[in-house]
Amino acid sequence: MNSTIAQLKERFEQALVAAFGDALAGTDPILVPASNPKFGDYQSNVAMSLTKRLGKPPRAIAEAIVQNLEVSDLCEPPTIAGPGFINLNLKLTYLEQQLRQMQADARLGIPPLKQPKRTIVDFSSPNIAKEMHVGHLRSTIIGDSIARILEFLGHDVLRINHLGDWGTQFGMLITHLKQAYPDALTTANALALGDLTTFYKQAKQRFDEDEQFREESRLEVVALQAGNEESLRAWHLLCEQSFLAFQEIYDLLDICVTNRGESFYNPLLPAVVEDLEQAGLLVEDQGAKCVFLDGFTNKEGNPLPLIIQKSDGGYNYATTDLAALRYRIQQDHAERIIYVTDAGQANHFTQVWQVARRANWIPDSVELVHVPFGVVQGEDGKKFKTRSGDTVRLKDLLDEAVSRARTDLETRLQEEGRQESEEFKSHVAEVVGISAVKYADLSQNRTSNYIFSYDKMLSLQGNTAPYLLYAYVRIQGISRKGGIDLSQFAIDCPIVLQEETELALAKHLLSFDEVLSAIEEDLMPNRLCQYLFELSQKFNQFYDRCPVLQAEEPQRTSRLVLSNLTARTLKQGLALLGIAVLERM
RNA sequence: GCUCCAGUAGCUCAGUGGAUAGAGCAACCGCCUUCUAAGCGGUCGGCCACAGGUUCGAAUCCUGUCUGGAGCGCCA
Repeated sequence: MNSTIAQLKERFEQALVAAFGDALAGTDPILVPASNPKFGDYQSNVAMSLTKRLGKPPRAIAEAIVQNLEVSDLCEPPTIAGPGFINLNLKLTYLEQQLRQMQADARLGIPPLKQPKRTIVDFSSPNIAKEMHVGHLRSTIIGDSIARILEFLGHDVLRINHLGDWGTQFGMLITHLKQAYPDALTTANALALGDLTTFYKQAKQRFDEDEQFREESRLEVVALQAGNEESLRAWHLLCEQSFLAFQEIYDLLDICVTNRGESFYNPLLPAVVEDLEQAGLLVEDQGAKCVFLDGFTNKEGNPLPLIIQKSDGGYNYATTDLAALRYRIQQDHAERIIYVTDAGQANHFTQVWQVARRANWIPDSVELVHVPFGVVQGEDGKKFKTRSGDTVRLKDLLDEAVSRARTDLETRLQEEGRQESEEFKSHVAEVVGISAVKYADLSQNRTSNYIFSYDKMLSLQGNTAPYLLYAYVRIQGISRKGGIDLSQFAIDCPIVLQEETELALAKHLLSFDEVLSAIEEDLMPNRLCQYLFELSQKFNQFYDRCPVLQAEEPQRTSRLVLSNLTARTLKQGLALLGIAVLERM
């Protein structure tokens, strides 16, 4: 099955050449979904854009295009409207045939990619010895969804968890570990997971207050970097404990990552410095080795340096990022590198990439993308905190969502007089709670800040996870009630589209590929949410107007197929958001 | 001081060059003897922050202003 819009584009390109000659070969036909359903399904705006170039009135251009346009297998005869819009209506027979093919295709008519790209998605990236908190929520959820979508399209994706597992903070952590938990170094599992936040706070407090502790910590950093065995053992211990805590969250969120932290690049840092030196970019300033940046100034208006090596010989995260960037291109052979971090790091990436480009490390074939997102805010519009003003632990946040989903469910069961097993209740509550958190985040344009509200995300009405899950459940209800295996219908099944709502649903189902290719380009998962929400709405409208099980043949089978396609598209689409479906709820 | 991001209905947000700017929530009015009403239909609601500019055409692109957020030399 070929993308309808791609086919139409080809036809328009041919028509443009046929009408106006080879000079117009490769002209974008500006073909887009119609701005309003009353104009049809698709429209081309190319005629207006060519008025100057061709020196003819747009309507005349549109007429010439339409005369040379061969789309009779796909569309009704095109019409020209307004200043020169060319409107297209898909033929019923074409839609019906496309739906039959979609029904027979395991990939719902999304063709496998011709040119998969080696892609790195760098996301989540929590810090060792700190628990994951609300600040990691967006990177983790958005990054996972982007990775899932690119994987589904056929790209070769490496999901990198760029953990904060190295740096000066380990001096105080190791020193504190040695002094406060001496057993931990000799006995397995002596350090409990939940202690990590407290542990970090204690270390930080001592570091801030105790001069001697500070000095010991400084020496510990040196020992760690020098490869001291005991220091490394302590460091490993902290990392292992943290991995376990992270994995608990990743399991709950159903997220898969490859752990490759900053420490991985340690051996590569001196080469970064050497190469920048050789490229003539390094300047020594106040004892630090820097690259002065184009287009960035400090508060005094002087050029801003990017510090590559500190005056004490240590390295910063910019150096690590440079090393990582080079490794990803040279060793991982990445062609597209996607960084999912908060918008506040935009400058940092621009700076690091500028240095990498000036050092000629980035081939033209490699695309670097920062996928920024806004901060999570409470309902008061301020930074999201607990009542006592602490950062919200991700575990607590997710538990709260699940527990609220559970309460809603139990209230509802009681109202309806339903009896369900404990297993059912806990499963539904978990899926609904986690889905709600994910969907609420993903459904917003990630670039703006995001106001976190349990009440809104768990609401049963509106653009929420429960609404979408319910649409899926309704379809499973039809299947159960009718005792029908919806997947049984083959490519030769009858499809008849008569009602308005059937037609609208059918057309929406067939545009799944368009939304996915848009996301492949701009990495905006909220487009997929919008698509799935509209799909659910259109299904509910269809469900409201069109009886399925009681319908006469051939409508009955046709409607069963439409329902099945909706369910499969919902399930696939939600899977790309990292959300599971339920059979009943 | 500089850089980046944002500003669209009462609220939360879609909409990055096309026709009369959309949705959800909230408010109000309807629809359950029929596949789960967690649904569907309707009403109300806009100076797209402001001012210029580019264009056949601007919420969308450019310039400036205002407001909010984030960041800006040895933390990540």
